[in-house]
Amino acid sequence: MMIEKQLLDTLKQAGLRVTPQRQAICAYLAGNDEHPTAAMIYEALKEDMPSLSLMTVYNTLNTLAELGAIQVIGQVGDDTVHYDPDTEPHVNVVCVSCQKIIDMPSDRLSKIREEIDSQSGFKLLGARMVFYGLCPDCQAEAGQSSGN
Amino acid sequence: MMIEKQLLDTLKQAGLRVTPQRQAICAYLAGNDEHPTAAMIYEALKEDMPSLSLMTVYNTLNTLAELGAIQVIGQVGDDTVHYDPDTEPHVNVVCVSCQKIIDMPSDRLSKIREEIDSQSGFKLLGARMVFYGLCPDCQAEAGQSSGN
DNA sequence: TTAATTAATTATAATGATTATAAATATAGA
DNA sequence: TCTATATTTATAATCATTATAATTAATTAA
Repeated sequence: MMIEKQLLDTLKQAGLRVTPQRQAICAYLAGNDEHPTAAMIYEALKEDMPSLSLMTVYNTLNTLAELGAIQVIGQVGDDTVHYDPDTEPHVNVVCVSCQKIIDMPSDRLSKIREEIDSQSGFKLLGARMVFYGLCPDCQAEAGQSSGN
Repeated sequence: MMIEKQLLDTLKQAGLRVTPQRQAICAYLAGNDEHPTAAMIYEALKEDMPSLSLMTVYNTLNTLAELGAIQVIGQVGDDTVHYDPDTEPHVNVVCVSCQKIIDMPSDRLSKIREEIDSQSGFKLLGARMVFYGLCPDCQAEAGQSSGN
């Protein structure tokens, strides 16, 4: 898994230690496209690593986010922060009903970034582009239950 | 103020009552471009309306957001949700140091929305486009303090 | 206007994600 | 191995937001 190595390298290059916990968390992030929360990661890993603490998951995610190795999507209607291991510019589309998140590429996004970069005076560090809506499944459900 | 009337009309048309509390909150939102949080609105209004409760501010903001009359920006690094009375497609640029938020227009945004709309299968309800970075003031401060 | 109905507001307590703290443990280097 | 430092863990605390139920205000009909 290339991306797992990248995440660990990012930690190493920042002078941080590569612990078994951090390895497990990075491996989970790398092999996963469901935009997990800290709690999801913790639940998934504690089976194989019973001593793991939720605090460590939060710490590692915060560290990786500060280093720019992962993206913070933020809340999507369920009161918890989601993370995205994909740091390439892309759009997240969130279902407001079932909280499913999908990724969509967009070459226009980098253009917008260039615009903002040159016009805002800000030194840009990251971006978050989220669309909200109803996924196909939830549209179907809504249609059924309301008789519409 | 045109936009205040629009907000109140949205409530009316949804069959909701236009109470003094809701009027005050809508007036505050209309005359304000600082992307306030519920707490900010509450603090600002309770001087003139001592009986106002924070719960009412939350309720009203949630209602307006559900009706699509205001935008939810979400957290910007300070653990509280910010709202944006401007529902036209635009980009929010957030300073990760001082939490200042500015608006930037972008005609590319509607294009992206069209792309996502036709390609995702989602029924889109809203969008949130946030860039993170350091505002000019905080860049200057960072430069001074680090001697860089 | 008044009574009746319904919606909105308020006060209070509860929830739950995240963070703070300090002690225990593991890591990297001499 | 020993030492210094970073990390993890367990625990408790914080704080934004929501739930609940009682009070109050707004609307409608008489």
